[in-house]
Amino acid sequence: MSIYHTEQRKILLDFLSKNRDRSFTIDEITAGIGACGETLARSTVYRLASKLASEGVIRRFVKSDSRSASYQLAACEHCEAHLHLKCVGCGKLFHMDEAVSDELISKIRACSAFSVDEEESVLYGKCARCNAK
Amino acid sequence: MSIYHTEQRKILLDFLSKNRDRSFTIDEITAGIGACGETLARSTVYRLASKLASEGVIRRFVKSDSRSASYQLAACEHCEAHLHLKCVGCGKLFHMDEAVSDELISKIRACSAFSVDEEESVLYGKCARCNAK
DNA sequence: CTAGTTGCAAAGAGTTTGCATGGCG
DNA sequence: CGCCATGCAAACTCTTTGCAACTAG
Repeated sequence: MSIYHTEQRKILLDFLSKNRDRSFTIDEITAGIGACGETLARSTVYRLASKLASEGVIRRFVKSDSRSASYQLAACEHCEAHLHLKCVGCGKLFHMDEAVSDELISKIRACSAFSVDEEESVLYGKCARCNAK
Repeated sequence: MSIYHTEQRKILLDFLSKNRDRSFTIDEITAGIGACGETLARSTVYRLASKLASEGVIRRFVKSDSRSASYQLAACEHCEAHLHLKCVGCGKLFHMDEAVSDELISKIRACSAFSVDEEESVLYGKCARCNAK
């Protein structure tokens, strides 16, 4: 299963790169790309998104109150090694400091005998900017 | 929007009470109730589940790799005041100690200027028993 | 040339809703 | 009795898939 560098893949990655701190549903991606003058079939977006997600290039989110998934560029190299904070106000994803993240996870392991999967877990809440409003 | 104590509501709550440490999809609930000799229409289960969830009686989960939601009795009184740990092995939900939970959240607020919503956030990972396997 | 990708339309899974009927308070 | 709940089937939304044409390597 090698990686094909098609025009469509490039268009999708370009789009996500322009807003790397936000996540988009499939519809938002399709519409956003359309607004830029390009066109991708919805099914292509679905297929590219799941492929890119399994390659680790992008990340998949499902809000607990929504039915549709949303996708976002996996912004940094060590994302599998720290927890993430997602703001329900502005939608931005924040990367927790790796040392702090490790400390929290050790604490949980010690207190609750539970080993947290950093890659699977996302904490929801509000960022400083959205809290100020 | 008052609460009607119907037979169906009772059947559903009875079923979830029998396995209060696990979560069930709508299909699992329907099948499980069927196996007990009772019958609930699928649409009734959907309607009851969202109603009970908005009442705070049960809790709704969506695994990031699944399309269907699952539901579980909100087991304790102070669930909105501490974080939860969900084991991806056995599916059980663990309640973090309230003091520890508060400590973690304070730490995150201090380090990242981010206020975590305890009700929205669930950490995924493995419990002690599943880790031992 | 071959294996993987695209677009379209159709199929599938999960969920919601309209409506007539029935039950709770 | 009035309001809400139930069951059924149909509608809806999100996602996946089959297929023929096409493209990257």
